Amino acid sequence: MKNLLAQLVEQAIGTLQADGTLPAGLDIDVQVERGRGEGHGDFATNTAMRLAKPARRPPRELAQALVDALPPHRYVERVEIAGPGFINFFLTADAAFAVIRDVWEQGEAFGRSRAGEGRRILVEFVSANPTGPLHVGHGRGAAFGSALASLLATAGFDVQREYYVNDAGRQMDILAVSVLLRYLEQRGGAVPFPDNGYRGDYIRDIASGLAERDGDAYRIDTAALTAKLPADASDGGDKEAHVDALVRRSRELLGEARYRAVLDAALEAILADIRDDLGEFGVHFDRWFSERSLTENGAVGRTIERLVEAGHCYEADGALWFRATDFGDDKDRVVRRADGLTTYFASDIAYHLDKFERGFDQLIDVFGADHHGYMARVRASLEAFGYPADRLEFRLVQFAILYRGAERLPMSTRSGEFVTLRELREEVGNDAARFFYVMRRPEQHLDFDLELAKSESADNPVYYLQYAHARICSVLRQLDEQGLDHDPDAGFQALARLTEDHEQALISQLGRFPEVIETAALAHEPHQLAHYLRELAGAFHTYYNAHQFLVDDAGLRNARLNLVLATRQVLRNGLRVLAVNAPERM
RNA sequence: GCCCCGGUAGCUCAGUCGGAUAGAGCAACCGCCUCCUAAGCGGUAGGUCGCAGGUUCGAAUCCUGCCCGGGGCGCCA
Repeated sequence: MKNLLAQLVEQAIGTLQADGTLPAGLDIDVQVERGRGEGHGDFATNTAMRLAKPARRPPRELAQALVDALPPHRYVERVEIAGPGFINFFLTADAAFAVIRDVWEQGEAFGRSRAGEGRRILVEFVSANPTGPLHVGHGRGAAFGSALASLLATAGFDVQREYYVNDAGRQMDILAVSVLLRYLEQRGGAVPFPDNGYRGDYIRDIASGLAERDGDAYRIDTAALTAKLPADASDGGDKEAHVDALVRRSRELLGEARYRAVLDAALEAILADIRDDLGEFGVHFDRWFSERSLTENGAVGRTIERLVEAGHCYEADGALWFRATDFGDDKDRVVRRADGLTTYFASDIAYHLDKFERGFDQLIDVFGADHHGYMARVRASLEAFGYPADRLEFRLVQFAILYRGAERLPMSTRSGEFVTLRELREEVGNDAARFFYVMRRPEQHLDFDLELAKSESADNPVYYLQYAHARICSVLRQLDEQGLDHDPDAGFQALARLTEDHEQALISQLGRFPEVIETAALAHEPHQLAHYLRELAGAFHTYYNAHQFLVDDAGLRNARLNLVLATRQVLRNGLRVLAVNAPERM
């Protein structure tokens, strides 16, 4: 509808240009918005005010000229000029009823848009380090990223969902050693656990799985393992040096093949857990991109060479630095350390280069806000390769702060225990978790109240929405029980019977859905959809309370049921994008 | 010190590209089940849009400075 009105206005502009009222060659995008207040019509445009300056004529005069030149349309009943030069559109009843027909005809496809047609977009999200289970912070990135991806897909983009697996580097070694030590402990060879190791219970589980599968294959001499190690932090030493030495020793004693087997077992177990966790949460990826693969296939090495050849690097203190300051970063960044190992940053450049080389028009990285320091350097590296920085968008997701009523829960304790995504899902359910995560703009801190998410009351927006859907299903069940029937065709004939204000309001909400999908998708803001759905549910609940649907008057009943079923369809379509269930009864 | 995000009703938050009288939900107060699910609905009250300048027909929105809160500034990932 918005687009239709914009087209009419554009035609009017064309007419005025042809007769010389407006100068030729002005390029203005016509903005049509929904009228808010009572007297402002169904839609409004500020075009006349925006044209006033280039046309050098008063806005109200231009508005009148535009109105005079506006081609008539059966959906437009009348047009008014108001305020400083707004043009307000009042639509015919036909226009409203057309929405109900559209929903019925298009069904699940209602709301899909072609706005992104032909554009390939890659959304990278979660990408949590595979060193342990996902926590509630990752959950927000997961819910946001997947909602964004399906929103983009609904708006016609060709979307790829990707999880970057940081399966290389020091943290993997520490993980391997943590598992090895728990394994040795279980096989009777206890060794003091390093302060910097991963202490969670899942490490023990992985260790026992390893023991079950391979028996004593990884038993090594614990005395040799711990002899003359630098002191750990709790012994007054340095925890980093201690754990690094432990890694080297483990590697020597196990040999490369067995060491790798332990590491891979740990990695696979954790990745499998993450995959299951996300799957149950309704989050799926097209590709799990391994960081290690970039090192092993030489991509990282080639990337560094290219940077060097292009003159963007220098050596200092034995390390190789990328001159990121040439491209707006605060500092230059190391890509190859003095010990010869490439940094995480080097892999990340190679990964983003790979993304571009796969031909995506646009990249979106969803990161936790604590990673924001990364944006400048990654952008810098891509600019060094000649890619325009604006094709990569970072979406920073702030942390979720958990509350139980008024009590704030600690994000993580010293022992390394934190509230996991799985615990959250089990406590409040997937639907509430997803909706709460997506309800807020990602750059807002999220106060996540577990009590509220679980409450079956009006306070809880998830139930409010789902209840609207369940109520409609219940009406249909009542229809059967009361022995009444619903004839959709007759309902369409009788749409003119829908004259109540509540009906007009609900229809108007239904009509917004395609606009919301498109706007939210282009802005990369799923929360807009969440807010819209709540408003839609609100319009329905109001209507439900004000009027009876299952009336004896068959014409009115059929028409109302057509409207109510259209509402159910839109609720379903919207909830599906957010991957929240639409229950038939509650 | 530098960088990123936030500051809108008592609380939690929307507010699209600068538009018309700043909006929801909760909490508070007053009402609504003989009726398709009261997990619902109606009403009342509640505001210096952090502060100060600037830009213009018009600013919560854009620019500058400052204040407050959170996060980040490794040859970690």
